[in-house]
Amino acid sequence: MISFLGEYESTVDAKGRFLLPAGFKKQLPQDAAAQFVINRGFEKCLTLYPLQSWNPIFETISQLNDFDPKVREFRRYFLNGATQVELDSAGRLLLPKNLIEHASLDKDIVLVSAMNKIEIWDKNKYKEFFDSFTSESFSILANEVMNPKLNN
Amino acid sequence: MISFLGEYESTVDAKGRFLLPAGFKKQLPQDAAAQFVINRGFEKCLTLYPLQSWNPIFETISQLNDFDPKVREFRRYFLNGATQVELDSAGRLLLPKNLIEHASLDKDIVLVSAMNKIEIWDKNKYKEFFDSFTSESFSILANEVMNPKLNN
DNA sequence: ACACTTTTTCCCACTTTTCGCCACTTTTTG
DNA sequence: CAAAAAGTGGCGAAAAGTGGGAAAAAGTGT
Repeated sequence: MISFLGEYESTVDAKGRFLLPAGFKKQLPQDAAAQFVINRGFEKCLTLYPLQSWNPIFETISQLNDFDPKVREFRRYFLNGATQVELDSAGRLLLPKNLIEHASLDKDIVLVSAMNKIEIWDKNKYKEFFDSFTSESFSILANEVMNPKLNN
Repeated sequence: MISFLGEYESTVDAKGRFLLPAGFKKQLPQDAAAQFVINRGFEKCLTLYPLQSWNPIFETISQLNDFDPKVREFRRYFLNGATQVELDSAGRLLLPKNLIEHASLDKDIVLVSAMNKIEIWDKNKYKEFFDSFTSESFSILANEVMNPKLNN
């Protein structure tokens, strides 16, 4: 299982391309084809899955019963916008327009590791998110998440 | 088994034709004849099946017991409106009028992957569907769908 | 049954966009 | 400081997308 670490900046050019930072590229298994799936994130960001991370998720979803309306709704929402992308000869990825819009990406973006995938944020949005966090609120959150026994 | 990924926009022209977006066309097996079956969706949308996806479904339905009135009813609903369509030389599909009506398609449409088939939505309807989702309601839905054991 | 109108289907030709590639600049590293 | 790698920009061929006209088919009325 791949897992990423780190946070890198990049810029989107006029055509909607950005360079996958060398830091992440090094973390990809070298046998990995340069193939990814990019999707809307749950928050106002995008999620970039190397194909190896995406496949098992897709596999699970594909086995659900299509005649269940909730399944259809779930799939529609979850798969919406998911797009396969590929590194170009210069190591860049092309962002689909609708996804750029979803995440309100401008020129500067931040790529953040999220376990087996990478989140893509507009630089300012990401900064706002961070600034809104004090070390106390972080500490409380950490305790809630890491110490589930307290949650009852 | 074919499976699609992505979400693309297209427009229906005055004659009821729309261009199958290049993104989807690339995902079709190249040996696939340019043949499709288009049908009413369960929701207010249309469903576009490449012939390979349609055939097994049709096969299943044809094996249901014809003496069961519910089967007859289901078939009537499900099969009526199913129409075979073919790409024209410019890569467009012609939408039957009754289906355009069913999905209230106007000029702008959105084509969305739904595993082995493609859903066709009126752009505004699709947006409404989306906007009606909050990240919480999605979390609940996801939990219901992905964790069937909880549903008893 | 035939002439005429309307609709459908097919195909051609043009415009716009995309994206693969190349070439250049900047940064890193040994 | 040189060489390699990282990062940026942009051209131009090829594909995508659009519109419309003509042929064929279907429909209608006398």
